[in-house]
Amino acid sequence: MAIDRLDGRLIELLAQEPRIGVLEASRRLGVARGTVQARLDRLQAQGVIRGFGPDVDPAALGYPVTAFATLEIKQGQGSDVRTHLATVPEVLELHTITGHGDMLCRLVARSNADLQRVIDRVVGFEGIVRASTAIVMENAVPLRIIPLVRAASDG
Amino acid sequence: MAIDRLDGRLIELLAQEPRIGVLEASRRLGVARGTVQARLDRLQAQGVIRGFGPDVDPAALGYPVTAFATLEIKQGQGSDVRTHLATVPEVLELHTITGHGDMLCRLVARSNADLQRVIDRVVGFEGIVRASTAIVMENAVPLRIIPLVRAASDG
DNA sequence: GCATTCGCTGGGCATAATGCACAGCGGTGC
DNA sequence: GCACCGCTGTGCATTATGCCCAGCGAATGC
Repeated sequence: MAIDRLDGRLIELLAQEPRIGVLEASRRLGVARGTVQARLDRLQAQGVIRGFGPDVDPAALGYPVTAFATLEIKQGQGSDVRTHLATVPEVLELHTITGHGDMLCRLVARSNADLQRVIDRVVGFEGIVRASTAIVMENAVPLRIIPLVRAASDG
Repeated sequence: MAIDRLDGRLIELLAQEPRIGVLEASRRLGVARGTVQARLDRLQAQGVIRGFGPDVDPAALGYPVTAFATLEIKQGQGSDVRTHLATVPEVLELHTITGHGDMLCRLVARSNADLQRVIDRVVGFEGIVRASTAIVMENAVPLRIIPLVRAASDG
């Protein structure tokens, strides 16, 4: 179930040098190629590693503004609201959270002015009662996973 | 600056089949290999594609609970708080947001009970005045980027 | 105590992809 | 008209991949 130190080191290595091959990784880790191959297969089969999708920066796409919006949903409208928000490209993720029918979503926009357009589109839906938005000024800690991997593998 | 449709299709393809090679990608897209090579280089040089890091699932690591915490920071303590939170592995990301010295962070924990331990560690720091936590019940829309890529590339 | 299972090793092999170079060619801008 | 730029299509040496195998040590089960 859990991962061991070799798994942890492998994930770290892949995070640092994503374009590395299995052969090169085995050299760096000091184990046989087949071992790395097997570990990788297992990690993916277990779902620990979901994939190696390209990490796209919204800012470089022209969406430098990030915001988090807390939405209050009318009873029984959750499913409709989810469907609605899934159609908005600027909604990067959406969570149902504790609280009275609350949701939290991450938004991006081309500018602060453009954010208004995005929010209008998000809340322009009958199921949404109220919305409060917080604009991100600085991303002090970018999304990371390595420290957690270390903690989980005693690495 | 912006990306065109070929860029968009390339990013989509890479997102769908991350282990694909440059050669196979060129076959799928119906362009020459050198073109894919050049586009990839450019996208990475521009920062549109930050990398291809492994997408690790915290739940599979034994951290199935996600929460968002809003922190109110004492004036002038922002820097110290950032440093403090960066040392907590369960803090996956941290943003400075609008509001009176507020921050928003994403946390994971091994269980709801374990979340208490994490929160105690997070707020056990003098610079933090108040914290309010929302537990994620359902991840209705997992972090995604493709719809935005499509919007940015008119794809 | 003993046999089995499992993971890691280290090697070989055919196939496939990579990095790099080159010349041709159709647009765009001046 | 001309230079520039991006895309094409090709070739080549090098390297990695996927797959196979036998051996070996440690942990597991009987």
